[in-house]
Amino acid sequence: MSLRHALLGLLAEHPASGYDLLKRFDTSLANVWPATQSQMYAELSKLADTGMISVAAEGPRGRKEYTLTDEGLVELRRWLTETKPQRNTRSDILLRVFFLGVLTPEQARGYLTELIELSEQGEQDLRRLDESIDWDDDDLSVYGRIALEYGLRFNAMRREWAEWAAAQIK
Amino acid sequence: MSLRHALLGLLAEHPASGYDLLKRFDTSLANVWPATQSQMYAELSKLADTGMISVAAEGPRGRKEYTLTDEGLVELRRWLTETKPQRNTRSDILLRVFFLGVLTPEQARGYLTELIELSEQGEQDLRRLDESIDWDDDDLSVYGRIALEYGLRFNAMRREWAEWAAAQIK
DNA sequence: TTTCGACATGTCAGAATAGGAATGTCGAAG
DNA sequence: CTTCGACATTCCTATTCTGACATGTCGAAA
Repeated sequence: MSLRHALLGLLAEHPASGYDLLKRFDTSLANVWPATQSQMYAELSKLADTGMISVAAEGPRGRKEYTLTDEGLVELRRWLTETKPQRNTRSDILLRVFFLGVLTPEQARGYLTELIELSEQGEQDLRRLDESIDWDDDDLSVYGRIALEYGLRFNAMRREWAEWAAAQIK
Repeated sequence: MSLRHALLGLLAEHPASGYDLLKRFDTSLANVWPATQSQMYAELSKLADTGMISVAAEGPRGRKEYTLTDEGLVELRRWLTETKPQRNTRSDILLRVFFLGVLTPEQARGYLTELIELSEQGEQDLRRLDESIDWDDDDLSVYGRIALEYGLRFNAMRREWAEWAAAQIK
């Protein structure tokens, strides 16, 4: 399970509450690992139970601020380095492409056009995100920028591919 | 749920048994929508219950050959055209990138190097797959080729990105 | 004729995901 | 001082996914 490690990773930067983490997931991490509120709070409880994180302070509205424990940091590093064979990514978008043959050529082209628009939208969103973040020059943010660059290249590649694909349909 | 529709899509080409479909998933579809045997048989039962598919013939070892019903084809077309907002793809590979800051620069570069190798491997596998398939020129296979091209471009893009990213780490 | 690999399906427990409802508190603006 | 939006967590149900385990049959080769 990667949600577990995503939470450890975010807490490695600085302590935060479930609510804080939720917002982080909604913005940057949403693109690589979407998660819901119910899942997060449940996972935080489990991580606290197993000693990976601990409640550092309690705030105003029952707010619990979690910190990464030494044990949690060890586990995070283990996950990062002992990268087991990574699972195939699931893509319903691409899955549909396999079956476009049951549609008319016009409909199929229509779908690919949607993908082009989706990619353009994605590129724009990422550019906006880029501008909205103040990339203070701490070490951690280097990787945030690298991840963002991935997103930009990915969307560009997908757009070009979809344009090419639309042209293939006779 | 997309597994449901993936099965409908495969059956749209020609009737098949669960066992047959399983093999299809292990090869081409594994890259976009991995699924296990237990999931498949369960899903086939459900699809049969709801009338999307039906048992056309029974074979040797309790083999049940399923066919797509008219109702199933309608549902498949609906799924393809009324493409609801597509969910974000999950990528544990990219997720790790966000947290490489907790490692040493050497370790981080090591991870990116793994990604480069993974991408090269992916490109090779796809090229081999390409050669192994006899692309008979029916209409359906056009989209198989288009999907394969996506995979090739995706891996190439990821490799180039990882090379660039490794160079960013000071 | 035995034996073994490929064929073929079914079931089950446990984890992960999705999406929502319920509940309550604090602080600032009016 | 009231009200309302943001803060903050917990609980719930249903579905999906994972990884095993269980069971059995057919056909070909030794």
